[in-house]
Amino acid sequence: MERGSEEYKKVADDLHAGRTPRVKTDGLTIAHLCNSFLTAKLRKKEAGELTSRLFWEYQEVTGLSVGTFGGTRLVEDLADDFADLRARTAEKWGPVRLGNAITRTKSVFKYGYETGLMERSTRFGPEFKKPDKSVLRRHRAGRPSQMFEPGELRAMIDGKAVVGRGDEVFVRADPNLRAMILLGVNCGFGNMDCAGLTLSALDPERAWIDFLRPKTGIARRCPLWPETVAALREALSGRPEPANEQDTQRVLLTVRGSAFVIHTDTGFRKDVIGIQFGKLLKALGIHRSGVGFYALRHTFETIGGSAKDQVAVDLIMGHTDPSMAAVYREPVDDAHLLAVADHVRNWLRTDRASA
DNA sequence: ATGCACCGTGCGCCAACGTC
DNA sequence: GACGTTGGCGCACGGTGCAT
Repeated sequence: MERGSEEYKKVADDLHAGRTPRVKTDGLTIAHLCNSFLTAKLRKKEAGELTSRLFWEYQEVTGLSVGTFGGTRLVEDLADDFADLRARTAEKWGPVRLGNAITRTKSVFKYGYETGLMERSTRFGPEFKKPDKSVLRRHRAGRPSQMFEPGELRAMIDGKAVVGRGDEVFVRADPNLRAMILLGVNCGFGNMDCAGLTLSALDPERAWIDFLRPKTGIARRCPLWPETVAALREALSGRPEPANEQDTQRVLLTVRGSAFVIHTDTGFRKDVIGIQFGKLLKALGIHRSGVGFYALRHTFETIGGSAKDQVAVDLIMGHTDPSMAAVYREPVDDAHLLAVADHVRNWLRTDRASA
């Protein structure tokens, strides 16, 4: 196992010069492994194959490894240290983030083996695993329900008189936000979907939205309720001039003519929809911590699913169906999609005894 | 002219979801 | 399961427009 000092120097020189060592060695340090991994990911990021946000997370987990193991520690020497790393991570974060960190850390060491920086794959030990499904389930059960009630949705869409400081104020979403809320509960649109809706995907005459998701190429089709069409028309009539050339196709723009959701190259995401939606919920007195715009999508999925036509729900939501059945299935008839949309609308518009 | 509330923007960090 | 993407939320800063 003795390493020739000559070989070691060659590796050190390579590292110093920012090169990947030409000599395979079992003397790889944690710091070198992490640096090499991050360099590779940085290249992917610069090629546009990786979001800067994910890169930022990789930086974070490699930082945890270096901090826990020590940068000069040899990868080869690691034994039950991963249990320590897990324990330290669990102190910092909840089960979901802990699970993410474990997955990403494993991918760092897997990278080391696959690139030949390491001779052997790493033994992480029996404890270095993601939290059990049951732990995650219990964690999720402790979170607030990601659903809105019909009365809450009607308040957002139709407006509601709220008693403020002595006087009554009528609170209602503005046309843009109203259109987005309706897209959320009518079509299962999320923040990104609303911000990215293009003029070509929207057919107000036919009252349909029809497009291919840019990422997956999955077709997404959705029949629009009359109130959704009305809100979209209103938003279009007040649509500001797009501030940037790349936003000319967007249906919905902020008052300053920019997109509602923007990603910067530093991994930061600006989400005006989430901000405005949160303000509306507070003004209506129905704000619950942890329940935001995305809960509209949950609501559509849940209520739409109760129409017992999951295939139609999936098509409206833009989900892919991984099963083989999808390969053989004929295109979904519009009538099925209309049935789901009507089902959700009836639920929303029908007063129940408790409401 | 000055003060200030409001709102958009920039960002960090936690959490969860989606695809292969 | 591995790998990748998106949502939620809180905080700080700075421009804008309105009241004083």
